[in-house]
Amino acid sequence: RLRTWDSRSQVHEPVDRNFRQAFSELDRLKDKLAVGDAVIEKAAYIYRKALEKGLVRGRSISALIASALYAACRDTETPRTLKDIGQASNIKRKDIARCYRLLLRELNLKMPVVDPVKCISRIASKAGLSEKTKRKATKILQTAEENKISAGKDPMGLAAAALYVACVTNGENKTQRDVAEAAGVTEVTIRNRYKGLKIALNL
Amino acid sequence: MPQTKPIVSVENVVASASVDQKMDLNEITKTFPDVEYHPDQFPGLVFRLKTPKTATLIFTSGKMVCTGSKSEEMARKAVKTVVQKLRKGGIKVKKDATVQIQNIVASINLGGKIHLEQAARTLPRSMYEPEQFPGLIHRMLDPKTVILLFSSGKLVCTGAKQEPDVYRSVNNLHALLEEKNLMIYD
DNA sequence: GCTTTAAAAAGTAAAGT
DNA sequence: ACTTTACTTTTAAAAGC
Repeated sequence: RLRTWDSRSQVHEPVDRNFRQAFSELDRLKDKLAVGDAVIEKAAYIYRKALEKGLVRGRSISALIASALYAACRDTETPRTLKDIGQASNIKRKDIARCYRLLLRELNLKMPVVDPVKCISRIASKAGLSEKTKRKATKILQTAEENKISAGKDPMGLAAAALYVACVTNGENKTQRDVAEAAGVTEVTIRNRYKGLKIALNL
Repeated sequence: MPQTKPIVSVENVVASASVDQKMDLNEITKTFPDVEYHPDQFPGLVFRLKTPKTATLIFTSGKMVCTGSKSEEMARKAVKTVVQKLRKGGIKVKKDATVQIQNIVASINLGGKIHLEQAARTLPRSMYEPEQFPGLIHRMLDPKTVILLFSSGKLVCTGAKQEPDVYRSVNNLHALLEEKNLMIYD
């Protein structure tokens, strides 16, 4: 898979040494975050662009790799949060967010706005929810989504609330705490999003 | 023509100043017991005024930074008041301070909701990351300011060096939002 | 890059009642 | 559950690490 980049490593330049470190780090993160090869290759591509622009000078290479991976997730609409990347890479969320903004500005990257619907599967599998509930939650988000209740809200909080509502309607016994934990948000957030969802859906 | 008239209110003004002489911060600390000065933590001394409610940082170089004012004039007045208090406290200050406005922060209400998602796609130099912050961050080139846009139709404009720039920024953005049909009026 | 100051916007979080 | 406090973002200057 990373053949394209590995072939360049045959030439022993400092840049290639840097690439090797980046690739091994990305491979390690790939397993921890369970993302596909396409995401890793995109992250490697973004990282290479950052190297070419000289964005690594005086900066943490690890933080740049982690943020390149976050950018790749965003670009491919792979639902991974800054928190996820932070835990997998042992780099503070704030540092990854700062590097990510740097990548957006310096490389002129345009990312799609996170779609809460794309977050449903990940939360559902972590919480062990049924396919039926996932489908219901998707419908809920599409209906409410998004006339406007989603603007400014954390996509994971919206998806978690939709899944919780779907559980209740489908009689799947899952607590707010279960869903909140799987989504990485608090129960309070689920309750708050639930209020808006209830109004938007006339529940 | 904008459909509504934005309500603008200046919330904070940051000004730099200088009395062009070295200052003994330890001496100020002795005569003004409620100032904060922790040189190991930060080189500036914090001198707070109750009226206007401001905080002025004083450095050994005689340079200062005044924050918290609600207007350009209030910031200049605050600096004068600080120098006046220092003199009354026995600290020798030969010249009056020269003041420069460095930043003006204002909150604005456009009077209609903003379609943030669409704005994120159509506004240049903007970033919208709801996972990190609920507002869309837009960098305006002229005037050079940064505006935070919220779906409620409220804004925060920062980076302006004079009040007219705040109004110009808001009017530019408001016209742009209407032009691109990103405003939702009741 | 960090440290300190102030302020608004709206969302999220944590702690205490 | 509710309230309070606090942190996220943006901006600018100051002196020094």
